Amino acid sequence: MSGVPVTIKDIARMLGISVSTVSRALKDHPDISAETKEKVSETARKLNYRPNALALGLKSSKSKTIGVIIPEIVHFFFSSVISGIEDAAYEAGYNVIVCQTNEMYERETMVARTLLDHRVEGILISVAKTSMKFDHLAMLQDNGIPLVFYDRLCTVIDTDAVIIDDFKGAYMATEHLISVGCHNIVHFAAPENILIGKLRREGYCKALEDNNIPVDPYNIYLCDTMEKVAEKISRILSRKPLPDGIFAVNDSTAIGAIQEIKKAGLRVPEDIAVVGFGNGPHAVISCPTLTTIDQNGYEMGYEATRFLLDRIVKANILVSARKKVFTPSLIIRQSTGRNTQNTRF
Amino acid sequence: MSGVPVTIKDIARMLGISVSTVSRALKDHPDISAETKEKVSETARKLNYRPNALALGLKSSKSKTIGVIIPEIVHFFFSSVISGIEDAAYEAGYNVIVCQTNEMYERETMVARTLLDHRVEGILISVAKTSMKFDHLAMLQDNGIPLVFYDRLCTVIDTDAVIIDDFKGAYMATEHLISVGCHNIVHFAAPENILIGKLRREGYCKALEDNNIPVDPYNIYLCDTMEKVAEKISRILSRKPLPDGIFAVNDSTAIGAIQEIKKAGLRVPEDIAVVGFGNGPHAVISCPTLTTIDQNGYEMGYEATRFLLDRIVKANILVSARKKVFTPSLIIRQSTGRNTQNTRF
DNA sequence: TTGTAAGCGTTATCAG
DNA sequence: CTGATAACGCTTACAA
Repeated sequence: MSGVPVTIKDIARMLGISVSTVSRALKDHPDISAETKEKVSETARKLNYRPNALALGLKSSKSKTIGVIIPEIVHFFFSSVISGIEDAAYEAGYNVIVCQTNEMYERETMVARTLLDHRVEGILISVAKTSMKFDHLAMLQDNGIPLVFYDRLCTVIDTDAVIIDDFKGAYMATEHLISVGCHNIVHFAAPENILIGKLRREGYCKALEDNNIPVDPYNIYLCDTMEKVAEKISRILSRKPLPDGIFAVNDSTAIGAIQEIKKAGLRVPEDIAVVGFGNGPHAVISCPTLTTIDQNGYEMGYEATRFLLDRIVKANILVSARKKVFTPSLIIRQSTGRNTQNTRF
Repeated sequence: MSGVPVTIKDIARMLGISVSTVSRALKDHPDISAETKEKVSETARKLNYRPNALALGLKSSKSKTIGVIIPEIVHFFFSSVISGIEDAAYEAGYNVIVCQTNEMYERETMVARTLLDHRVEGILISVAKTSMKFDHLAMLQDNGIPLVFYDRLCTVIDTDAVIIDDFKGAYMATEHLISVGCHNIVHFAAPENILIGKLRREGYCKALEDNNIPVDPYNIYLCDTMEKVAEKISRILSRKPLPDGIFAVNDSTAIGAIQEIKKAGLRVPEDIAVVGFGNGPHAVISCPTLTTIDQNGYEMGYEATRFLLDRIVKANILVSARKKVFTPSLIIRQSTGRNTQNTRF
């Protein structure tokens, strides 16, 4: 029962006609008689014929496939981006190959090569935190493969990008903390090479300045994973005076901080208010629930794919790099709630 | 600067030699002189030559690609499965095409066809909740594409599967509830067609029976999403007597239940103890933290891929369908903790 | 209306 | 040691 895929040749042989006739019949070419078409499509259906995408791709130099380079699928934000990408791609008849880098530069160069090998027609990428060189991306462009950044871009490659306004999001988050009475606000920052790290820090600083709060460099910690939180939190919580607010570069570190603060016998938000970035599902599970910045993963994936498809059909001849910048929104929850006596929830 | 990928032909032309010589030189064929090899590999490197995977696949009928059919990437369990799959695949030099079904039968048949079109050498699949017919999977087998199930299998297709012992996990979860004093235990069940629904329900029932607690069919609710929890919880919480335990088929519904229980002014675990299934990251964020069954997503993905690769190299001639059954483990946390006065965390 | 043949990029077979 | 040539599955001029 386990055979080998049926080809156009099999159909031709079976019907005693030529492969070109079969090929044309299958794509409803006007030259072919209705009768032949009928016979062909019937046997095709009966044999469960499916066109060989490899052959098609080779012939047309169009693989009808786009590649996605993504740091880590396990994060809600990134997996929702993928959903947006898939939907947009399928709508346009494209397939998607997803490759994870696990935040490793090494792996990123590897998957870039793999995607080139597979002659994907375009690539969506969010760069790994450890990537400082970008020759591998230039190489893709040299090969005529259009590139679009989503969420994390690098400035040395000039192409389309779909991002949110990280600066503004950070500004809003920080200003919100100030508005609920915080003066001594710690920032958990991400590395600067991925730009979001830089922009979110800048947004944080600007909000402080605009409110006449001096920026204290000691209030900025490179702290973008749970592990780093665990590593640094005790130092932070033993500071005098105690910080009264934390703006974290992502939800996980914000929630990690909340848990540690509670463990230390302090209260959120009464002692320390906390804001995250991302608005993943954790935000509503955490206790207190997390005030955070919504990041529109699905929409970003969808729009980035639209950009890419546009470049693909236009053969990448667009000169100007377009940017689509989503406006972040602040989702206020208990972790900054003024009157929130229900930390116990 | 934006060109078209370099082919073996370009190298040949550039060097004034034949394509076959180039081909052989590139794969270090013994017949080729060291000098020629040197020249070829140098220009290849200089031009950034990368073999066309489509041509290779067409020629060899080996796409070096495996397909993954997955219900929804956004769930932690499934995205960790993907990580395991990717690692195992890359180790073996295979690429991965991931397709989501969003739990829709329609989409499942679609992506099955797409993967066949792309001549993937094998497919890993966890069936959608709504799939009741499986002709599309039989069709893949008819085309000689080996199949391996992970987590959710269907019984009408006989092939390898990597699962956890759902029955046992459910049994352990239920027995644990009994051991902390629950007698009136509600079960949130998944639909039965995906087998895990059936097995987890059976494990639940068996644990009750073994402990001389009669199974009350009214204690079993078809409730496997947050939405369904919201829909049914008030009916459950207004029952007299109040259930004193809930065993939910997954973590999300368990946590949804916890939140609703707290909202209703009841305490977890004092009034109602709760156990989930999955041990995703939510489990430690929830308040109280969630007692649950660990599901080994990464390992399942890895092992399933090993099975699949094995079938691929053995040309799928293995007769017997192998099963790898992971033993679940119970992770006890606050949601069933006896002495947990800290529900407020 | 249908068939023949070339070609997409690569490898393998066969000659030289 | 190297070069033609055919073949993988399919499309598409060009012939018939």
